[in-house]
Amino acid sequence: MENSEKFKRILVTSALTYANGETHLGHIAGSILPADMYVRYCRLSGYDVIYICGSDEYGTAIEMSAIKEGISPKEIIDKYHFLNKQSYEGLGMSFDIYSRTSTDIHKKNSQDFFKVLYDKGLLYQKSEKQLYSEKEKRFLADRFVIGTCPVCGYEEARGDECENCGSALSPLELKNPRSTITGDTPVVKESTHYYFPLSKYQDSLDKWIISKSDWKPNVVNYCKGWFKTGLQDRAITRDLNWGVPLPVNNSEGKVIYVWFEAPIGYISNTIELFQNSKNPDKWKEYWQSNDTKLVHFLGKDNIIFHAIFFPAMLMAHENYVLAENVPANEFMNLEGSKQSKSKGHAIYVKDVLEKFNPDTIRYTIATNMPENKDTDFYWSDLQAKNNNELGAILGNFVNRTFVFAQKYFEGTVPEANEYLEIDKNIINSIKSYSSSIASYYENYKFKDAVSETMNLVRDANKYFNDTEPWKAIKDDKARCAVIINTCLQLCRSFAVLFNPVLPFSSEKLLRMLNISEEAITWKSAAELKLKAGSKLNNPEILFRKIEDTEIDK
RNA sequence: GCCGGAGUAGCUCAGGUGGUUAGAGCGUCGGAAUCAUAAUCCGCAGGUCGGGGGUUCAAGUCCCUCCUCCGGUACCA
Repeated sequence: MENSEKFKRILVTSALTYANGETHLGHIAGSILPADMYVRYCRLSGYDVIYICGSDEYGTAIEMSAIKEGISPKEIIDKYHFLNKQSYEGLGMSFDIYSRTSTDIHKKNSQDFFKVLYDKGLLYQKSEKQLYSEKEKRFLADRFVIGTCPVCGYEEARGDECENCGSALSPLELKNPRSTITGDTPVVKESTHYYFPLSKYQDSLDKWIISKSDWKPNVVNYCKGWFKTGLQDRAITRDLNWGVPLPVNNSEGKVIYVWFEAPIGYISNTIELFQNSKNPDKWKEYWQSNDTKLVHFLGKDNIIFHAIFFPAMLMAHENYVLAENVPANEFMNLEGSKQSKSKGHAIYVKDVLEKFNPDTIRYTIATNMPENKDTDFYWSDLQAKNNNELGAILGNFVNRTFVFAQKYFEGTVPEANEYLEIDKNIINSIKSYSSSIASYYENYKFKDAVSETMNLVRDANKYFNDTEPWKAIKDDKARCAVIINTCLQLCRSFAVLFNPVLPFSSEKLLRMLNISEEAITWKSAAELKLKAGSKLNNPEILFRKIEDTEIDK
């Protein structure tokens, strides 16, 4: 489905990053890089697109991290918000805004959202028994209680499940329950919460998802599994200090459940994006028009929230557009096992940026993106892709072309006066490649998009070999001029077509070609825009070789 | 346990509704070329598609079963 036919504008989100740790390559592969590539492609294609992301900063887990580290939740989120923002910028992620859920705008916006459902009478209150620590004066979330498993007798069973026998548990079933934070014994106490009637929306959600024939099967099947079990109403408040306070009376010590409030953060951040612009209401065009194409990028662990829970919230509110697609990725593991912040088994963006070119990182992830199944990141893979593909195929083509232009044509674009069949063929293939690559981007096939782009460079190298400009320069300089002109035009096309995945190299290439970044569009990738006689800048190495010693961890 | 996903060349991965000799990239090996970051181009080799059973003229693809890995399982996000 082409964007331009049905939609006037595109609204892209990447899953908000939970601000209790450093962002790692798993996040990049799952929800950030595909969105950034998609957005960059859309901008080049002239679509009206904005890209929203940010930090998710409330909830039990952050409060617990704060307790464990002996600092305030605010200190935790400040540390990781800015660190992660910086990491993303270092990797060239082109958010229109990367904000956070601890802003006043978000507080008001999520309270307003809650209030709308509340005023409609959709929410109801229910009282339930929970474990409460009198020592800490707090209710304990299931996973912060351990005790003896009633099924197998394992003494370290968690409140939500027993790791020993796999039984799903409720904390009230545990024998000898104790808090994982202080070790004291909690007591049973009643607490009243607001519930969102998710069960009422099952039919609408079911119809909605079945109508999405172009969604990935993993996402659709996952939702169908939930429907089969039957959706249950969900508590959307928590007894917690760290969160957005309930906007209703008599609710001290209660906050909005983070998974109710976090996706509203996409809306809040959009409001923030436009608040100081000429048209502060512009966010409404994106969120409240049916001709907006809303696309959520995320990892598979988030499907439930973006394909079921958040859409149901939006349906209940009635004023918002629903997602047009939820292209969820699987996970990118690290050398065979899962990346995890808590276990420290992860490649943090900050660390890898200190050593390697951001485009090398983007390319390595993009060419092995977990679109259909979990994939693995290997350091040896990063080295191989940098040296054998980026350096050898792309970098080398650009370099050998520029060296000719420098050496034999005074650093200018030589004239192309008469094309042979072989020249016309490669020029035509730019056209067909740029349209096939576009189609891959339109359909969220990022691995295919990138490998197809590299195939054009392979063809370009073949063209260079077959036309043998090193011979032409000796006996037919005009012929050599045609070849080098064509190769430079190809370089310009690469700057456009690789922009979504290799933005830094694209920029470098444009600088070498002496053209400005604003001047490029996807359509122009297939046009011969370089004028004969125009001056080139000195060539730079696009990808330096990575030595074996650099990847021995 | 239950729901969902995955298991395909040495490595990393593609393979709508079952259909001719199962694909790509990288790696290996052989050749061509020598402009270029020794970088390119061409070619060969390499797979009983996790195990077993079944349906069918025909199964990587559909059904059953088993094994392994991953996500979720509703108060972690």
